[in-house]
Order: sequence, then C-alpha cells, then structure tokens
Amino acid sequence: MENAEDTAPRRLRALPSRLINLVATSANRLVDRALATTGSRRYDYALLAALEEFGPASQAALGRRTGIDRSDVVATVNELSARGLVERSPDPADRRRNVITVTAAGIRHLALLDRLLSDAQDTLLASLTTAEREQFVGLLMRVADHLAASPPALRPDHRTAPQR
Amino acid sequence: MENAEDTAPRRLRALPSRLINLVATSANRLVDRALATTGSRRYDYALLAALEEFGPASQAALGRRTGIDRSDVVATVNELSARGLVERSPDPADRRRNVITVTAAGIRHLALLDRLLSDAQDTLLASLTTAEREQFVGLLMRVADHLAASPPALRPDHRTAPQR
DNA sequence: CCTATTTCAGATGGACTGAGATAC
DNA sequence: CGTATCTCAGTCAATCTGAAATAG
Repeated sequence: MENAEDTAPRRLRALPSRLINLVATSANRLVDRALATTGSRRYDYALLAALEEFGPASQAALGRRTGIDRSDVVATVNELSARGLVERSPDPADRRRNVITVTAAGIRHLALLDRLLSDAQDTLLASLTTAEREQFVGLLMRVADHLAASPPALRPDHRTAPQR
Repeated sequence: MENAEDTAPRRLRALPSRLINLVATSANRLVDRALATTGSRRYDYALLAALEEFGPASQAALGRRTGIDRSDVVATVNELSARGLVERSPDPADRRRNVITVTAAGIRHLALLDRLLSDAQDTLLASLTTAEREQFVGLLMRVADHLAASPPALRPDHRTAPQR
C-alpha cells in the first residue's frame, strides 16, 4: 500500500487560512453532534445567551449582538418560540419591533447547552495545555477583533463601486 | 442611540469554536476575494499545489492529499482541464483511474495564486507580530493534527452503528 | 466476491442578498 | 422624506451522501 499518499502539499500544510478552516470544520462537527441530541443548533445558543445576559431585546438587536443575519434571526426565533423557549410579542413602544423574551424553559435549555458546549470545547482543544488554550483563544480574539474593526472590505455587504 | 448594543454575550465572546468560525469566515472572504480576479477557487489551488509537488496523480490520490471529497475533485478537475491548467488521461496501468497532470499554464497559474494567497494571509494576520503568527500557526497545526489523527468520531462519513 | 475509482445527482446547513410591508 | 424593522424567498459555495458503472 502507498503509505504517505495522504500527506498534504507543503504549500497547504502551513497556510493559515486553510488551517483555520480545518479546525473550524472539526469544531463545527463536534458542536453540531453535541447539540444534535437537543434539537438545537448554534444560532439557538447564541440567541439564548444574548437574552439571558442582556434581557428582552428586539430581533434586530439580537442580530447585532450575535452577528447573526436578520433573516436567520427570524427563522431561529420562529423555532425557539415554537418550542416554548422564547416568547415573541409586539413592542408597544415601537410597533415595528418584536420583543423577544426568554422563558424559564429557555433558561433551563441554555444550561443544558452550556454543558454540552463546554465538553465540546474540551474535546476540540484536547491537544493543548491550559496555558496554550489561553494563548490560542487570546490570539483568536486579537485576529477576530482586528478583522471586525478595521477593514471595511471584510464585512458582508461591502460595496466596492459607488453603486449609483 | 444605544451605544454598546453590538457587544456579544460573555458566553460567546471567548467560546473557542465560535472564535474559530469568526476568523474562518473572514479568512474565507479574504481568500475568495483575492482569488475572484483569477476565476479560481480554493480547491483549484489545493489541487495545483499537490500536482506541482508530487507530480501526476489519480483523482482519488488528489482527494486524499488535499482532503477534498472525491466528487468535488471531479468537478474541480473538470474546470481546471477546461481551462487548460491540467490534463486528464486514462491510466494505462489501472483502467479505473485517471492520471491528472499539471500543464505549464497550470504552473504559471499556481505562481499567481501563490502571490495572491500570500497577501491574503498577511491581511488576515495583520494584527499579529511575526513571532505571534508562528505561535498561532503552530497551535493551529497541533489542534488540526490531533483532530485528524485521534478521534474517529470527527471524520465525515463516520458511522456509529454497526450498520448491518 | 469484495474493494477501489470515477462520476452524477442531490441533500444539507451556514452565510448572505433583495425586496416588500410597515412604522418611526 | 429617509431610515429601521420584520419577513419571505431565494442564492451561493463548501461539504458531504448514495448509488451506479467500471475495473482491479
């Protein structure tokens, strides 16, 4: 059998953008499998976490806090409210808005997701020591923050042309 | 105006799996925009790099080396050969196989992609010093290697049940 | 008989766009 | 008026599955 036929090319082996994608793919698989038993996906956790920490909010505000697109917030709130984990009611102070509120069941569900996600992170970073995990997270935050803040060319609906 | 309404919840801010996804999303946007001018996508680079480094190979071998799924290798080779960057011919020694060979134009194209990707990596990691970039890449490799090697539950077509 | 290779046809989930209706 | 919010109907690239045809 041809032994090392599965070695990646040198150009790919240390390419940061590719390594990040490899790790992201594994991380997503790990997280998705952990959440699968609960009927929830990643967006559910983000919205529940935002509601628990900051209290009732409009869908637009939830999108801003979590980085989830407005239309995906709609779908996720649909699903969470169908399961009784949040409630959606019109905002009397601004009738364009819905106020989303997390229920007691939603808080319990969040605690469950917390546990599952925590385990998934441990599996993901199993090869690193505690100190290295902190380093790793610190570097990731630096890179993520810088990309979110400085280059407007990296945000989603960026337009290069004046676009009449 | 509600100022810090775009702060992410604590639970999300330091969640490794989420940070990795944030960075991966930006990295992909950066790389995709860099490659857009060339008509190539990420898979093109991976296949050309493998062919340049290891010489002619079957599609299955290319998939193993690059981590690209067999069916996506088919599509990518279709596109590369339509553009004259690789050639596909039947393997006389094993008639199940195609031998894929990179052309001179393919090598030139690879050099172009090298330059564009190198710039994209610099933009991606602009917030890190040279030493930190090495640390970051080292940690990513550790995590990626460990995940690829040890837990079979993390590979794509993993089956939990004996599956009759 | 079982396994490997190529190919196709398609499913999936995440990220995103555009437009309409409504309200500020 | 212009802008914000919510919603729907999609698009898109990446990833992956299943099965058929062929060959070892």
